[in-house]
Amino acid sequence: MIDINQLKNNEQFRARLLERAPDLDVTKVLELDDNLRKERQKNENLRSERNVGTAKIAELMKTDKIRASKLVLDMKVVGAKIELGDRKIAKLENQIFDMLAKFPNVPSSGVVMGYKEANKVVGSFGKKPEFTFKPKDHVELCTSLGLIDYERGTRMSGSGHWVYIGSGAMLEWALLNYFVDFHTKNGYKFVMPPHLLNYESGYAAGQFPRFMDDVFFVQRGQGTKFDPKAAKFLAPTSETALINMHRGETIPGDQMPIKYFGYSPCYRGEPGGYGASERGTIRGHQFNKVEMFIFCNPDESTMFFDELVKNAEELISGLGLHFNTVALAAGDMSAAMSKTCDTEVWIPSLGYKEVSSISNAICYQARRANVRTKIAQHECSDGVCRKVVKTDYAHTLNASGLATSRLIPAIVEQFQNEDGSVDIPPVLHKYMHGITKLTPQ
RNA sequence: GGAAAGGUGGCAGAGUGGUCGAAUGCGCUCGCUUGGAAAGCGAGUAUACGGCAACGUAUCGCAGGUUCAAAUCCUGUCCUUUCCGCCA
Repeated sequence: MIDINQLKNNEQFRARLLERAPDLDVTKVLELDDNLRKERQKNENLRSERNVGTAKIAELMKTDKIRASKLVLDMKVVGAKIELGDRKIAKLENQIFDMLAKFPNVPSSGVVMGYKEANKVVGSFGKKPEFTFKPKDHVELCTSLGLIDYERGTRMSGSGHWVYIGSGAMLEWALLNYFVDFHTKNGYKFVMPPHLLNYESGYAAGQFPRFMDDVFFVQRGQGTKFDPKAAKFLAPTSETALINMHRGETIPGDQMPIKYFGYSPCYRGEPGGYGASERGTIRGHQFNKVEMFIFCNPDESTMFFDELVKNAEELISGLGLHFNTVALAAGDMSAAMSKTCDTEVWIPSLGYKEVSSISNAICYQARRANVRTKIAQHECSDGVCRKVVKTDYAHTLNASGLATSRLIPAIVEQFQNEDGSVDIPPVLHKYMHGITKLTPQ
């Protein structure tokens, strides 16, 4: 949710927003907002009148019952007016909210306009492997190495599901352990959130109501009428849970930043068929992901964005994989984000595929989730300094760190040998119980 | 899952229709006192929105209702605690 005051008073803000989304009816929202302010003022005055009258009645009750009962009649009329005004206000608020909820975040400075084709590679790491033989694709490799059983996954749960088995499960677990160690060393706090989240959490994360069809709702038992506000849904990413760690809270500024990393399986509807480019584990209904999430003071989010990008890059570099970092154009970022970089790992049979998405939501998510920060400042005038505490919305950032389901394809394809074996990245050895090389079974 | 009790400011805790944005205590801030500290004394101390300000409005878990007037009465709901049941 953007700040309507910014929209109203900050021309640059408005221009930049309209550049990202030219069709927004800004005039209409501001007009509604103007009406709202007027109606509110009107009603506040009426309330004030009633408060005065009510106090008067209390006093008159003791001395002059007749005048008191006359006043009661007057106040009834005022009360009716207030009720009418309240209805008008509620209607305006809803209209404004509905419109504003669809407004995307304002792109940070430096973010280029345009769509996917305007994305720009800003970093390239490692070397693209060159094969002296015909490389196999990840589905073939994972099958021949006995890492993943696609068919049995489909049998159990339908398309978009797979089973990690044996050294495949171990490799998956090793990656997660590697991430956990990395983030812990960097001072991030480990969070294992519930997988089932309530409606309010989905709303605060900015996923509802828009993406309600993309998540899996669950309810207990059968025959109960489905009610999305009462049902729970499976987290599509632990980000959804992490933003809600501090929903509705005001965090003292000196406790910022709060750096979390969460692990959860991610459950997603992913409607539509899977093309050849998304075979295997590239896109599924359930995958594992570790997510970094930062709450910080407004002036720090730019700095932490860079930190998150660096962390994601180090994680992938650590595995020895070749990948690019790409700055997304405004049209390719999700609506809630002000700035996004993707890291795209090289999967020889497919090209570059996103494994991490790093975003700065600035105050957009925090407004929705109502997360604030209290910042103490020293304000000096005439040589006298005073401590002034200001409350402002926090900034939030998130970054995958990382999703495993595209890393395994990248690992098996980039590190494959002619004989069909695959070398395991050295950083994972300590989690692999002595396995350093995967060989066909 | 069943039963009971309860949700009030940073914390504890009073308040059962008007004098309540809310006693009192603790904590915190500033000042006095002191060589310094403690104690003592005095003043202050919730948040949001609107307004240059004076000030106004709203908020006692949440949502409705009754009333001229609700922390207080009524209904629903969520959460917490305790007891019982069931259980990985």
